[in-house]
Amino acid sequence: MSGPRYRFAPSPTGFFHVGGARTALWNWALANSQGGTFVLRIEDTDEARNRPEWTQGIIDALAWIGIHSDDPHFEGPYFQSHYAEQHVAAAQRLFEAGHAYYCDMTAADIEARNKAEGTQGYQGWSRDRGLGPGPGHVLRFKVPAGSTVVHDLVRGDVVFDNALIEDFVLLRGNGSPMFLLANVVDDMAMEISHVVRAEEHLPNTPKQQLIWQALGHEPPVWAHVPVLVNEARKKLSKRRDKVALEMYRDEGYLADAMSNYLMTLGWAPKGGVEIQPWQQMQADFRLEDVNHSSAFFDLKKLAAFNGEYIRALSPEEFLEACRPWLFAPDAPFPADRFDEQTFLAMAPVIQPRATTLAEAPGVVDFLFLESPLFTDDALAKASAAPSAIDVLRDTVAAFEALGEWSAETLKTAFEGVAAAHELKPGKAQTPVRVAVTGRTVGPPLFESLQFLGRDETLRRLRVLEGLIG
RNA sequence: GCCCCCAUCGUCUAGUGGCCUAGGACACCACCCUUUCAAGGUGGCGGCACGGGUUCGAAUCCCGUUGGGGGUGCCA
Repeated sequence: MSGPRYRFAPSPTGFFHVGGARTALWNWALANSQGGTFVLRIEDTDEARNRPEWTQGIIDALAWIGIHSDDPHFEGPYFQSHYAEQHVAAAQRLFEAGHAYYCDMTAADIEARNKAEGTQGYQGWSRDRGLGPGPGHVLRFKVPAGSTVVHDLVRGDVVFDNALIEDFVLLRGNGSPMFLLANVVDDMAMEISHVVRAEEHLPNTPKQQLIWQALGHEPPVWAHVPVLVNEARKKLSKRRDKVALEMYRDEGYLADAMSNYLMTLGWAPKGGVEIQPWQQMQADFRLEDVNHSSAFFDLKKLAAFNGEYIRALSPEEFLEACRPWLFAPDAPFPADRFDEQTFLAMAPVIQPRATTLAEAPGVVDFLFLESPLFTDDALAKASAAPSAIDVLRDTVAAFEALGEWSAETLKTAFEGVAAAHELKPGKAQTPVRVAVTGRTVGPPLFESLQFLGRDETLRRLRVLEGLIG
């Protein structure tokens, strides 16, 4: 695969973040629409915080939203930790070429010196001391005078005064490479042409660009996209906010809904229609059109997208999508009482009532339960009307007399009962609905009764009759 | 503190000097449809942060103010 090379370089320090997912999606769209490559690099060099299981989590999460490692546009995963030798070698070259120098000052030394001189940060104190490598010696980059201009596809040119960039650390006192260096060396080795990442990296960029140049290479095309924020407009954090992609997957959000929603955070498809097939968004996405300000990750809007996607499913697709919740240990009914044909037939009335797949089984639980689960509230409402007991009794009689047992005949029969009590069917329905479903709200009543069957319907009606009579 | 980024309805956005009386979506409200609840339909509420310029004309360009955010590690 020739063409531009994009990359996504997460560090496996926890569950996969929705913000990372959006960045990955944008990189993926770009690589695909331009006949380029999406390189996945796991930046696992922070030993204290990395755990191998998180890496698989990232790969699985990417696959869930459509970024599959077996796609020809996908390359990797590479592991940064495997390239430590190259990082150190690059540092060595930088040192030999005079772009870096060793320093033996500890954090405490630096603090003391700053205090004494009334300064802040690291002031290049060891630049001319001619120190060599040694235990506890860090290698620092010698930031040149002048200024650094970062050409950014979403933000335009950003100018940094080099005098304000301190001589940052390339190699730790124990000889291990730092992120800034490793990241650049890897991008160089993997021939990355475009670095599209979150805005929090923008302050790092002049430093990285300086490393690229000192190593004799042209820097890549940069693009810093806005961060995702919470209701307090703070950057989404793993601690505070619900950001794990897998959590949304487990709650029954559809991958397509999630990726569609994520795409529209900070960018909008042409034509004013937000819900778009992936192929279309992929073709339309341009970094130049990305918004400059941070975007709020809105659960309500995500839910709305999800509802739309659920409603667009065929009954068969819906059933397949619901399976994990239908047969989960905490499903609302025992697996052996579940009936696929009934669920399939009811799907069109379940879909508009479920915001997430996880909610779907609960919409029709009464069909697969031995007896409905009454809530106190429903019971109270069922018996609230003085006519409730009579309606129940008359309904039993009317249903018993029915020849054909169908939604249509049930409806007609019940309308007769309601009319006899001078009630609107909707009003009269409450005790019947509660008797059969345990709740006051739910899917259309007569369709439900059709599937519940004559015997069970009548049994439930009589049970409630006894309960409130 | 210092550096950088940003600023259109509550939220996500359209808008690249006249087509803007600022459009759409989510949320909210009302009505319609209706066997409950949803879904759907119709309508409504609601915004260019502020102050200066530039221009015949500014949401759009410039400057400042204010407000938000990000970064300031021998984390990534």
